[in-house]
Amino acid sequence: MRESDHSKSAGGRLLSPAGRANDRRVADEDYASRLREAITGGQFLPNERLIENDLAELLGTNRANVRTALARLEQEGLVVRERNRGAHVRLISHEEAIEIVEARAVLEGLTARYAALNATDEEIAELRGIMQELKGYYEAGGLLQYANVNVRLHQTIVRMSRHAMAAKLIGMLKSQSVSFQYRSILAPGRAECSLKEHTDILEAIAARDPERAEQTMRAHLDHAVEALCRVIESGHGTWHHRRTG
Amino acid sequence: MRESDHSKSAGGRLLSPAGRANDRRVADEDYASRLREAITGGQFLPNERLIENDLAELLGTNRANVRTALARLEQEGLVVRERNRGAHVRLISHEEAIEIVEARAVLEGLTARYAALNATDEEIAELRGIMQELKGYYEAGGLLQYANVNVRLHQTIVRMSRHAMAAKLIGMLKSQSVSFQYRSILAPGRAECSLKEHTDILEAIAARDPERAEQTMRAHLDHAVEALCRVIESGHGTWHHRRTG
DNA sequence: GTTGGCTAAATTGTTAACATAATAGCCAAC
DNA sequence: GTTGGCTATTATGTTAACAATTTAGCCAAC
Repeated sequence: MRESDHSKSAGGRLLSPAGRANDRRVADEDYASRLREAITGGQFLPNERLIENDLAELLGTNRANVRTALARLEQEGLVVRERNRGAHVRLISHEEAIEIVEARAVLEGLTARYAALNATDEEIAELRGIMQELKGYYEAGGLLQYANVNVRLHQTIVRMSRHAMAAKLIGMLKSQSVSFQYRSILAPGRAECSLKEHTDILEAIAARDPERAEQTMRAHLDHAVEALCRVIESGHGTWHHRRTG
Repeated sequence: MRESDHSKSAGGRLLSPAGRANDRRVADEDYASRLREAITGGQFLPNERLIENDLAELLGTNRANVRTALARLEQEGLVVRERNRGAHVRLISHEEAIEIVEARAVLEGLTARYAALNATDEEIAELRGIMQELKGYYEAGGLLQYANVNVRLHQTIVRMSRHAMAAKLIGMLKSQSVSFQYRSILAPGRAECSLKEHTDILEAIAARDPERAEQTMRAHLDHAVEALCRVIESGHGTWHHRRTG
């Protein structure tokens, strides 16, 4: 018998059933995406078993496609599979969470550099707009919205860099989203610090100064690493090592 | 009819048929590895079509496993798949090659930093040994062996860092091996410069100076980027845009 | 009460067959 | 000689069935 039934509790259908009809991409890429979002979005709990039949029904497809999707997600490190024992959601350890943010630090430093080199005036204006939003939520004390806009800001800079490889690698890290398990932005004083750092980054990019853009971005994420470490030490990591199947 | 028959010309069986019997990992990971090595090793030409049936026979398995293996490799960016049109080996563009080395630069900078922090005395001795080898091949003019030892040196530093995430990301980049398509080490003067830079890196790590280790590693790979750019501009990229299926 | 093995259920692994789409070859018309 | 459409072939997409393995439940023996 199954150890838990959360996949059922996730309910009904998962995201859009198909949408795109005649896309050139293969279908299982789409299935993988939907599964990825379901997992990172918290539809499945860490360590929860992923039964191929259930997933096939949930995604509205067959086991073969689920299988290839799971292979992709295992490649990404989002799920683990063992021979004859199936797949389960991977639990991100504390050490790994730190490493993820560290890797983000250097990669996003690279994108900040290229954003400073490649950004158009319109894009910089867009960035300023997002920055204003961020400031607004900070002053209003809406930390959860702050976190969301924060993500969008970083994504925008990555897009502005036009560095496909860095974008891809960062995307893989994002999928193993740490911010879902650890809410380090909630740490006292972190938001204020974060806001100032973002201002510095924006200024460097607007000034088309690649060197400073990279440095400020790295500094920002290095501080994020430190904040994460404090959260971990204080033991506030969300459901970590609590439910170990 | 098939457009080319190189998969047959690759001949017989591909690497070890199985080897490990009761491994905990799922089998298709192994198939993916063997395919990966075959592609990066040059068994298949860039842009060559990969027919599922042929691969299944070649790997000694069924189409389902080949399919999941291909999904993995597509995830890695080593092959491309289009709906109803199958998979083919991905050709690495000039821009992408540069981006790969740039990403390596920042990620290996990170590993150099942690290598300086975490390396044992034995490992530093090992590094010195590799360095001696490198010097030997340089003085003897064996540039191909130099390139091989060069790879080993970098791998060793990555291992010494104990940074699993950086290692994983770098591994993905390595699989899209640029050095196979472009032999930038053959560029005039590059080897000499490379040798000195490696010495700097080693000294920084041996001195347990993380800051300098990162800087020297980045400088080294930034120079590698420049060398690659020169090779590309001079049009010496190996079989690039020559045979486009 | 715990340990041991045995049986049944559940889940994954593998294979084959069929359906569908793309490609190549061919023939006729201009 | 070239273009256009038709047909046969090839390769992929999908599904189902069966085999092998693990897991859970159960009963008896100590």
